[in-house]
Amino acid sequence: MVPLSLPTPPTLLSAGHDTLGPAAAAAAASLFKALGDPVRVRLLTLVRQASNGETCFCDLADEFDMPQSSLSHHLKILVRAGVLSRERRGTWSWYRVEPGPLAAMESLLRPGGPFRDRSAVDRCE
Amino acid sequence: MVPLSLPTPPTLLSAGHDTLGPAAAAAAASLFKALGDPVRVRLLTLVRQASNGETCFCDLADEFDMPQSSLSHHLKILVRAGVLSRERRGTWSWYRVEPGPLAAMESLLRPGGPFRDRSAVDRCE
DNA sequence: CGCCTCGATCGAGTTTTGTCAATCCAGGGT
DNA sequence: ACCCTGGATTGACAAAACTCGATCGAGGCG
Repeated sequence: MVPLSLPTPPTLLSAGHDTLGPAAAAAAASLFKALGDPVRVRLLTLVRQASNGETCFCDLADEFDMPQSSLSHHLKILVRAGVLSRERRGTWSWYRVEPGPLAAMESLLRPGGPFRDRSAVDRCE
Repeated sequence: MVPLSLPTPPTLLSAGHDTLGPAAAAAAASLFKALGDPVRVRLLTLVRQASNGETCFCDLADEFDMPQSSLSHHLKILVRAGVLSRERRGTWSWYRVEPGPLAAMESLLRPGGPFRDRSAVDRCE
């Protein structure tokens, strides 16, 4: 598959070290996928803005013009991915941001290089 | 919708300033969605690792056990999202990483706060 | 010109998502 | 015990995404 002659032989990748294996890539992808929806991006930012670090479902619902079940569904996806955590307190549900997975994604994106902080990625499912 | 009495009245969000609007959220989500697949995450890391900053399609193909058309499809998605750029040179296609969109995502994830660098997000489709 | 290779594109089939209405469950108040 | 409210869960449907074979187009080289 490698073009074996000229005019400009493509450069080999700097051989297989330090590359994300398929497993780690899948873990990272599932994190990114969780943020691959406009509603969920807004949810993340709204929860993060909360003064006490947590936000009630009902407050979030005020921000969206969509049925309550849809919102609950999106929140569930974020919780399952590990981006948010849910705590039921009394009648209400409170959500807060989990810093770990966000940091993992951030380190993946940082130009510096792949995964100085790979552990954070592996940890997240 | 807001619980208007006790026991613990939920806190209002620190009123609508500095929140990602629906439009900006959609732009951000489309970036995250582009990385929401294991193959594409690996593609990003492989291209970034390239010594000259660019990687030939054929070198990438060596890393994946899948039909050429699938790989081409994933690369197209990354290019369309703005994460990679493609340049045809002679017979071969060369890919390189576009730093802008990655930086935009990174700033979204940074705990510091929403979008000190929002311009980078808006710019990307 | 004709052939060959690289790789992009099309088309069909299957699986994953997103959306909403309806139902269900848990507390809390009376 | 009853009802009422917040919200999670279910099911059905539509829309989008992934996968892969097949086709097509552009260079390069004889």
